[in-house]
Amino acid sequence: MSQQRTDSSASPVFPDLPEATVARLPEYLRALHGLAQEGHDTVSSEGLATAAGVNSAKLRKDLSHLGSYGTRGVGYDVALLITQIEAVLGLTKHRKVALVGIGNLGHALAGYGGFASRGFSVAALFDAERSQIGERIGTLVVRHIDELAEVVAAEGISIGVIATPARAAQQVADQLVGAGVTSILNFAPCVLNVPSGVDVRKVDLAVEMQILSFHEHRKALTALPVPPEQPAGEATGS
Amino acid sequence: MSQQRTDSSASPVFPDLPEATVARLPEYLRALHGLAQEGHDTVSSEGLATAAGVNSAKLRKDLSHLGSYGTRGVGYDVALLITQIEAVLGLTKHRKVALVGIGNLGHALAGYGGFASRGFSVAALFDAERSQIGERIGTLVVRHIDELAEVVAAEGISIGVIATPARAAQQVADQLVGAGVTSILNFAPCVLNVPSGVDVRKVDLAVEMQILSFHEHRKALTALPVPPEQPAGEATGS
DNA sequence: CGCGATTTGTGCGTGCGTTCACAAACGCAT
DNA sequence: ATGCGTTTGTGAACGCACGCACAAATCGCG
Repeated sequence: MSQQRTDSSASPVFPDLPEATVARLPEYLRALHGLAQEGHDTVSSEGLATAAGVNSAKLRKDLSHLGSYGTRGVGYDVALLITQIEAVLGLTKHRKVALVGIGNLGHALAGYGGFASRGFSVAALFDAERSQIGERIGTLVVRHIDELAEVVAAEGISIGVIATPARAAQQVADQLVGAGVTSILNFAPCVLNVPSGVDVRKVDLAVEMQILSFHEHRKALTALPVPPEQPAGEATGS
Repeated sequence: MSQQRTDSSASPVFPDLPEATVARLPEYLRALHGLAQEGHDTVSSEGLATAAGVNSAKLRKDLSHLGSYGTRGVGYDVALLITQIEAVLGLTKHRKVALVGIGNLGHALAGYGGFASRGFSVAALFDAERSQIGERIGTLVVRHIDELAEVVAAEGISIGVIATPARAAQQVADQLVGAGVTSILNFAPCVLNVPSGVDVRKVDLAVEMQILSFHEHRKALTALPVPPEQPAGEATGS
């Protein structure tokens, strides 16, 4: 029947798309790319859910928010679904990223292939330390943070990545916002204060480690109850 | 005053601590350390909540799950609260970490100071590529992945960090689990299959970028149509 | 000693997210 | 064309989490 895309040129806007769903779409997209590479033309919700590591009902509800792009009795068209999710996530537009803080982590991020492969490109590198400035990483040269506003405007950069020490992060965030950046990915372990309209996502490795630590701790202390049926691995070498 | 643990001074066990609360405790801890360094002896829920970037009621409810360590009319004792949270998170025990995959990201993680400062120590580095093996990073030498089980047992390592390409991640996870590791932090963009009893947390930079991309996309599209009534959008950080 | 100011701890309403379960829709074989 | 097995899309129930608002508790001061 008419399950064709009604109008792909009209940009889909989903103001009420649940945040939890948005957070899973990239995972679905990754799973779909994997399935496409394996030659699958279609995939069932069960199959895709397994590949993405989620419940199939949840996946169907997530996808239903984007519209009805599945075929009952068959499944989802892999290529079509990829197109749709990429459209919803705004990945059709190539986005440029400014990376601030060229230390240990910054170097790694500058060379990280996961950006380019998903439609992002690191367009500029910045640091405040004179020792770093001028260094060449890949095709880019590290510039001084004071040039940020100028470069952001010239390159049309909309996303900033902060990989500085915590003490410098807030000032960098202010400079990014002042330069017109409206999305920030923050690797510094601190809370950023930004005006409304600017989105901040935080990645803190120490936090992740501490959450794992809690579960390790809990597992070590609850070693008394009998496990259901799955004899788990060795419980923490004392 | 719901249910106080009788062994409050001993090792606290909180099997029913909400996962959302656990995820915030490290953030509170970081904020508390900052306050302690500024010389604060006590802090109100409002003050701590601001420093941690959360709602004060939420913070109070989170802390109430750990017991009553606040004083009405005064606030929380900073040093005491640090001790309590560290005890709950199991940070009193020094935990050793094995880092697998010494590429771009692996190098950065190996030199990341955020581990040691929070009671974790990278105790061993592994890679499968012969070109990496033997390289010296800090005080450690990169070893071949085949030595993993032996080193994990000898060093008493309980946490594994995977920074390999996606295609190698599952096999590395299997090897880690086989060696007795019960917690894994996965930077590879893929779903890991592990037996129950093993905790996996995933950090995917590409996913974070795509979530930001969605919000950029949405902001760009909702700017064009006539603002219906509420142009004020909450800065849904996090 | 008592009172007011302050702040915690929490009961409660609300909204979001997840899961179950099933009707509707589809392809295919007969 | 019809019926059957398969799969989607979704209504409904459930549980968790969040935030408000307030009583209880504590301190400081007159």
